[in-house]
Amino acid sequence: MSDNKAMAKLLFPNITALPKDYEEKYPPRNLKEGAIVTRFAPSPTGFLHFGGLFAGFIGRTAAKSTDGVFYLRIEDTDKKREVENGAELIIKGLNDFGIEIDEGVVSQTEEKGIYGPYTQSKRTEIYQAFVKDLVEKGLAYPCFMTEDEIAKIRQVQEAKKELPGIYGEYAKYRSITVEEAKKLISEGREYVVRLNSPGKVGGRIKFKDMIKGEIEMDENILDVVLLKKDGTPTYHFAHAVDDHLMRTTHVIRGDEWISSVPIHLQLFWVCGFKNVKYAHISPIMKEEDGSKRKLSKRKDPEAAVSYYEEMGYPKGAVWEYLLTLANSNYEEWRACNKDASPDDFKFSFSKMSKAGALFDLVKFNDISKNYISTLDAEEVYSLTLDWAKDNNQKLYDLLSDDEKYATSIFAIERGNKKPRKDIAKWSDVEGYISYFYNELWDNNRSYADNLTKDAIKEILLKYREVYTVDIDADNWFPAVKEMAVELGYAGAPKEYKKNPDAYKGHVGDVAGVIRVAVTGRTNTPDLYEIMQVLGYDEVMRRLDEAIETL
RNA sequence: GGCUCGUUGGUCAAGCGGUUAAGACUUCGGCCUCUCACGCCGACAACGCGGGUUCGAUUCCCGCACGAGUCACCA
Repeated sequence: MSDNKAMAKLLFPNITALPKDYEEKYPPRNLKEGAIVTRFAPSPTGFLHFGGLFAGFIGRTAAKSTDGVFYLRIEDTDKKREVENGAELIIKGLNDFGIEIDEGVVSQTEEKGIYGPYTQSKRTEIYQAFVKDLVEKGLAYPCFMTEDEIAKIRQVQEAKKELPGIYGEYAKYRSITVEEAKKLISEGREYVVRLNSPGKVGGRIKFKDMIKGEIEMDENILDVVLLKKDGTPTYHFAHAVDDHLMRTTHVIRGDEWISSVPIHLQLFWVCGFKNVKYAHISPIMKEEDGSKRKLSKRKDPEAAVSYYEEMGYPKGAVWEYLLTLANSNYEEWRACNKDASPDDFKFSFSKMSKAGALFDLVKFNDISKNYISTLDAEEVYSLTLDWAKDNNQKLYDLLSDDEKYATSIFAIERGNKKPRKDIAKWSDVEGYISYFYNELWDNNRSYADNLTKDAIKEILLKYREVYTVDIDADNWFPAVKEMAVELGYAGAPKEYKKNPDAYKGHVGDVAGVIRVAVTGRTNTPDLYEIMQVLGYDEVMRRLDEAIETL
């Protein structure tokens, strides 16, 4: 038995499976040419971050547009940073925004798909089988260095301005013998398994990133850790094994990973895996004090996807925004294809921004308003109701109490060619519709100050006579106009402007008084429609109340 | 500090050797109009700096500056 084989046996006495067994168990996928197999592979360290949502969305979109596969893998190899129900939080975040997975982790206890397990903590034996194989080939070795030793080496390296890390002369245990290893293990010494890096100083590697283009860097010469002392793999090694075995074609991840691509490429090489394609996406930035920085979990409420859920941004609007961030030609496409599904848009990696884009809440609001304006009243009603159920009990009760009434409110000036764009998110709704509900309206009426109380009273009294149960849309405004003229107001603003001294005001002032009396506001959507929704009796009641409280 | 990537109006961005340097958001005018909103029209506003290459550089090359990322038994 060769030394390497003996070492492998010493380190992994219980691992019997061979890499080829796994190769057979997880065969190449049978997909059509060009199909993208990709994944979202978060570490369950807390809530889903907007950047994560973005990455997941890109993955889903890329897979969907090529009839590929999008799966969710949970990278829980670091138990120290893990949050109790981290996986659940991620799954919920994805679900809330309609990002569906084809396979992978679907709940704390369930997975779907035949390339699993999709949770790294359940794959320990697989990683060990591959490491064992590397040890047999002399490409990996146990390293017994303590943290103190490593820290010292680092200090020396820093003093000498050398590349920090374990390599070359610093790789003390690179050629450790089986006997030595056996002895140290029997003494209870802990060890990690490191790669015996075949990299050469001065070597360069090149690769083509789907987003960033050609990138060239130094080859990896570090004996990176493959297996930590507890036997779990490092990110680097797990990435290589998992993405190979799960037959991933494209790795989409944040661009903070670019600098470790040399390690990854080397790992794929020593393991004999076919390379995956990389798409490194730029982080979403936030402006602060005139400078850019990464959107931060701690400082920015909008970094957590739950923020959008709580504020009531519809997921369709979030998709629109994500897509405009992803491919800038999306907006143009959308303008030309108003009714098309976002999935019909041809997504491309190369059109993604190489630099980090600032998250722009103002722009997002605009996109959301546009999106909501395309919804019909029933949709607005049900989406608002869904949101209110968890976030605004009072509104929920009111809306669900009379669906027909609520829907008719949302129907005001909706569905025509130039729909209103008052609502950017469901939390705007209460303010928008408050005067339709006496429970929400404070009965406060503040009139424009260009008319006297008497003039206001005169208008209101007169209007009580003009407004009838059966007056229709075509006759209503002419009637108001006629009444205005009778009371000494100009029938049109232009007339008034030409000769302001001849009138008390114009029809707009008259309508304004009615508007305030009925709604408490100086600005509202179409008054006639509002009164139709409120109903004749309620309008009269409010007029009377307005007169009394003058 | 080493390595890597990036830098077009306030923001997001087209552009890929010759353009009046698109478009969207914001802001500000105007029109429409019973108010508001929508819509329409218009305005403001940009190629980080310095060298090359070229007949000609926003575009290609080299410096510099600035910004970002990374250099763990974290992902």
